[in-house]
Amino acid sequence: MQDGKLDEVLRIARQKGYFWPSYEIYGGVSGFYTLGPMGVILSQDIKELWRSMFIRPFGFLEVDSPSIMPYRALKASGHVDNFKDPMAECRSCKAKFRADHLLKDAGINAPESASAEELEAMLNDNSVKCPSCGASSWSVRPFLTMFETNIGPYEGSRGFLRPETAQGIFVEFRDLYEINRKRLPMGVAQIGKGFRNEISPRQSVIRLREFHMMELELFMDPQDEGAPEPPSNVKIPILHEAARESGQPELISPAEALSKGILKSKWLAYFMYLSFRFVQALGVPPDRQRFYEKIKGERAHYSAQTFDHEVYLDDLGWVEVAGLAYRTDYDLSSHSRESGVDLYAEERRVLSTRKSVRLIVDELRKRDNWQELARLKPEIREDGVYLGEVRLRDSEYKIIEEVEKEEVRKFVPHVVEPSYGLDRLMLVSLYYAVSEREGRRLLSLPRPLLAGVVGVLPLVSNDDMIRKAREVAESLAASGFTVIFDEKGYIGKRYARLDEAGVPFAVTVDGQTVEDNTVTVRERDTWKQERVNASELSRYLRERGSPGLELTRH
RNA sequence: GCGGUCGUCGUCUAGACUGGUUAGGACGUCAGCUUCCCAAGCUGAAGAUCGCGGGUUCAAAUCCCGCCGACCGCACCA
Repeated sequence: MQDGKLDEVLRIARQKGYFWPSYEIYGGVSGFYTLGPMGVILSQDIKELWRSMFIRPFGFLEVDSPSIMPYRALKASGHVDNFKDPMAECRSCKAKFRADHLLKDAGINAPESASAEELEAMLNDNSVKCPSCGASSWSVRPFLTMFETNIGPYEGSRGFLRPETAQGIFVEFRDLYEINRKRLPMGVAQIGKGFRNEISPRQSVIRLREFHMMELELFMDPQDEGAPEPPSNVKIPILHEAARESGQPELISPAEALSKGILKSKWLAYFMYLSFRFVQALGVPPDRQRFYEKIKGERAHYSAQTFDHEVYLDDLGWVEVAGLAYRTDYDLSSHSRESGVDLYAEERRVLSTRKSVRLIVDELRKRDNWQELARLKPEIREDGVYLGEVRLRDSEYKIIEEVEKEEVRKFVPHVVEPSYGLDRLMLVSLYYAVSEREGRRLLSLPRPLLAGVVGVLPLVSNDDMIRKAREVAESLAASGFTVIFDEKGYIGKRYARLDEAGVPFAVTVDGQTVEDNTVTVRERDTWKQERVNASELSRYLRERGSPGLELTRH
């Protein structure tokens, strides 16, 4: 650990307009960051990449639900109870500890259901000592790490800022399932903000109180997941429960991890593979990633199995960028119980069918006695279909198979959830993009990122060249590019500025442009230049900017 | 909340121990000159109530007290 690179990354993030701490003119409030113009573009690009890998290839749905949730929904989801920690405060030195942890350390088992008052009494009656000053006088209060508010003018209606976007999906399951025409597996994604009133936000955008999340809830039939086959030819580092003792992750293919029972769901195995590629596409090398299994007690209340997708940063060690959780039927069942509305999926199974005959009257009519025949009931015999004793020609009837008896199996779908912290992804992406070339800083973000941003520069500041450069800039803007126009100063300096900001291409208008309408395109990472006709520019830039990787389903 | 470190132009900082001219520099920004391809050179300009409040003093960025905020560590992190 410790490298100082993070400081450099944060410096660039601020100077180049990616992100910085909010409210600084009022001294700052920790846990809040503002995305600047480049940050907005980068976050959009990461979201787009995520959609292209996690949503579109599967035909999944995306929703956008409110940030404010009513009390009951979060009570049902378990957040009201689980986001509340009993905090014991030492009356003498004001140090704060988890009350239940203090009791446990003192060899006393507090029941889960114990109230703040009861815990306080237990601490004081047993003279539990303060680990920091040795006193034994406590006050215990619950600390809720969700932001609370009132909905409307009356106090009776408590609301909370959502701690995760996932709940907005679960509560709408009925409509979503209907919209998806009752098909499973069904994936529903949401990109939006989450809020947690952290006791102590730390490390720039790593632990924020308001943050961006990208979550996918995959609903499936646990008896038949319907998941794509996880690959057997790609190995990913998994620090699973058994491997945690040694501290060494096992390099294993998702397919093998699934068959060995290390992973409890096929979708989970598949998403881990996707996640690995996704984070790699953001510029994080494979050997700087791992999946860390959370053991019981470390996991969220809703989870049967969780892997943190972690990225190694020299300055901070392993940083969680995503959580992949097998949430089982916890959420739907809970909301079902609390709301009284059944939230289930159904599977129809045909138990038996019967064959019936449909006469094709237009054909039958060609017979003279057709009216007579039509009055009779068709009968299916071994060698054909008969009306009375008349055997019908093939063209005169059709045999249809009808459902005679079917069974509807109702079940609560299980959920597998990959959930990403967008702010953290931006940070790790910038972290691995910062590099140096001939003593200058470059931000070499991997290609799909920032591909829509282009610098346009007149080589020297004369009116003709500036005019021509503006034309080029306008036409690029019209075809969807974000253009950074920079007309002043030494050309090398302007290139350097764009390099450090991470802008992948710089278009330069020079003397030759006025003659033959060609410009030079300079690439950020190689500094190589190519002369391109101005009319071909946007097509050229789009081709160069496309990932070149195959990012969809393998 | 506790402990440690810290708070000076947009950014990074010198000055503080040892109070005393217009609080200095670098980067960045702007203007001018120069400049047809890589942070070049020259000239100039704008930009700081030294986090806030109080006290000591003839005099406070500097010393004292209080407050606010940030960063790091502890605890917490579903």
